[in-house]
Amino acid sequence: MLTERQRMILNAIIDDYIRSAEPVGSRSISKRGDVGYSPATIRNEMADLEDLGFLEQPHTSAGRIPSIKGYRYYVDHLVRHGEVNEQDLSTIRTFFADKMNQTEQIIQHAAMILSNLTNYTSIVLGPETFSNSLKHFQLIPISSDTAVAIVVTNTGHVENKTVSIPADMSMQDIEQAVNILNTRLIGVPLVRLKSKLYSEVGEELGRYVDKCELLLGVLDEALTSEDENRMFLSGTTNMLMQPEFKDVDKVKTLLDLFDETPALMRIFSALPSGIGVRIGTENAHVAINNCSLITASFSVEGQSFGTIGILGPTRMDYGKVIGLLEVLSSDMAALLSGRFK
Amino acid sequence: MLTERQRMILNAIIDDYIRSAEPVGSRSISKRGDVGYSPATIRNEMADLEDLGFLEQPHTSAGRIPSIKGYRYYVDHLVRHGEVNEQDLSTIRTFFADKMNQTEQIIQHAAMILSNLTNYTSIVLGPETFSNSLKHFQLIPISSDTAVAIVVTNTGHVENKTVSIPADMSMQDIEQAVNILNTRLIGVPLVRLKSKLYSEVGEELGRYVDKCELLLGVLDEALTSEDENRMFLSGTTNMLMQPEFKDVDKVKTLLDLFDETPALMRIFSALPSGIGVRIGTENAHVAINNCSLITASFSVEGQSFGTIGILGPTRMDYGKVIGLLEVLSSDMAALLSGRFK
DNA sequence: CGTTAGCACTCATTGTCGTCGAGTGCTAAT
DNA sequence: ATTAGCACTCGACGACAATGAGTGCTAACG
Repeated sequence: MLTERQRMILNAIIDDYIRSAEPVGSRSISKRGDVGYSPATIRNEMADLEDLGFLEQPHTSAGRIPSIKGYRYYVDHLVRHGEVNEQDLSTIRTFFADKMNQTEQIIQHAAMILSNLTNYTSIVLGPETFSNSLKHFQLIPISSDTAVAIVVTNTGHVENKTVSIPADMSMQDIEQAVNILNTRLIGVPLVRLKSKLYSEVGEELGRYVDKCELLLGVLDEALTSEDENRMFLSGTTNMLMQPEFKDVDKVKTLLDLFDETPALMRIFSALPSGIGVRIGTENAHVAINNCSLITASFSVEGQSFGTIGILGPTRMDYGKVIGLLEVLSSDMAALLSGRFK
Repeated sequence: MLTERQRMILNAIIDDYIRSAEPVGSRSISKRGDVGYSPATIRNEMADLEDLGFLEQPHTSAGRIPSIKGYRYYVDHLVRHGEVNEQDLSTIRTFFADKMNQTEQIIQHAAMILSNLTNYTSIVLGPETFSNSLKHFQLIPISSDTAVAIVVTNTGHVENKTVSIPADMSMQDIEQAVNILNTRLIGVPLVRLKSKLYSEVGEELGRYVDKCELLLGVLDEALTSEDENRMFLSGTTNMLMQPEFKDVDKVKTLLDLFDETPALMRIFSALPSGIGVRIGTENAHVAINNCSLITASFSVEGQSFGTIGILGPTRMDYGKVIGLLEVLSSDMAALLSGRFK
């Protein structure tokens, strides 16, 4: 579809624009060592590329900037990805050399590393806990009418919730109920817990019906509130250093999005496995229509272990980011898959 | 020190400036119904007030704006505080009508209410847990070499941490150690836990010395990591709507501060009990030298239950904020003191 | 004597205008 | 096919005048 020369010029323009954030003129392309043509020739090609929709002109007599389509072509066919800076690599390696035993800690640190290395905003989504199973369930009385319910999964994740205890429920009742639940439910995947609780364990708890409801609610809560804690952001203020966010209003809509975990979760659902690149308006959410989102979902033997992503301006360094995500996601997969057995 | 008329004019100027965010001229003050003087008279008084240091002039031929000293006088002597909007009050009441049994949930919601009602940034610091005592300690094995340690306090707060178990430690050893710890340490204030662990329980755990170290570390961690979770921010992006934050750089330094819990904790330490107002450069941290911080620390019978604060531009609505904080802090104190028995 | 009308003065803001220069598109020469 | 040359476009920038909000000062007033 494009001639070799057009591809070369498109590549040069986008590279330049990524570095300078300013419209690229024919002269500056011509002056680069790697393109041996005069400005006039470049101009002709640039006009063609604009006709084809790969470039845009902010106004006559300005240089060209890449269009969404241009970025898309660049990402799909031109960018050299997979080359990671030696120094960045060693930063990542030393990070993974630290052994951490808190899953959340790992995720959080990974997010930090990413945002530091890229100067963009990183979003890391940890493993879905409904692939986990119940390891331990406990109810610890705090006062006469409240107790703390604690749910531990096989991956070491702990969820807790304070609940009120009905006045007509005795200590022995509770103890017995918890015992029953533990013996019957340990090892059950969280996702199947609810149905199992109703169908099989229900009748055994026959005479504790109200209790059953209570405990069910607790377990349910542990599952749902879980989503919130799976996601970590880092470098949210890095965006402010990008010239495209000089405008405070744009900043606000973006930062407001960052505070809305559910909206972010929605953006992160329906992503391809492996590396995925969403450029500008390809993104579902309006707040990031002038951003690009690059994600890497990693899974082992079909089981998803999470997603790491970088959000930056459309004018972001795709090559570098994709390379980093590839390295980091495979390392994360290795680390987490070991941990999740 | 100031004549009645000067006080009146100072008050009018600050009120105007708080509303408009623009330098206030003599004419606009004169036109207000409550000041019956001509612009010329006002001008004379304004010049005096400037000489006294209560007002500043951005440049000749501009109106006046309050100085730090002016705000200070306004807060100390002029502002009518304690008057809370009827509608705001009902919002707060309905909020406290909801019964929530998670302390963190209460704190978080209170922060949200505050930022919504004021359009500033709210910071809420929950009760210090070192006034709590140990309720339950447990070690749940997850795999052959890891376990989850769980600490529950008498207030229902749960802290958990995943730890590695030395290979040479048997299941029975662990169980026994946990048993000993539980029987000896329940009810002990967290702050005294460490010393007690060493002095009294240490020899009883004589033959499990290495274990002792491990468990100590866990409890220690639970105490220290605690600080991080006591603080909640809300409405961090509200600042962006203030005209004084049109500049992206200022926004960045402020938002970066918000991400640094320890720095915030330092700002929140050394605050007066009751209502405290820190105006502009009275604040220790440079990032908020053009902000005012109003805080309300609430305690019951000498025991501190936390602090709620509002951070806004120096040009903030002191009267409204102080009123809201008074209401909310007393409500919070009542709610939490009940909960903490 | 306190208050105020009047007036000259200051200075940020706004709009206009010409210059500058980076960049383009087109044409003709190579 | 490539490129030198050239006229053209248009945003950025600085100079400049007009505007107007606001001041300080002086003199008149009740």
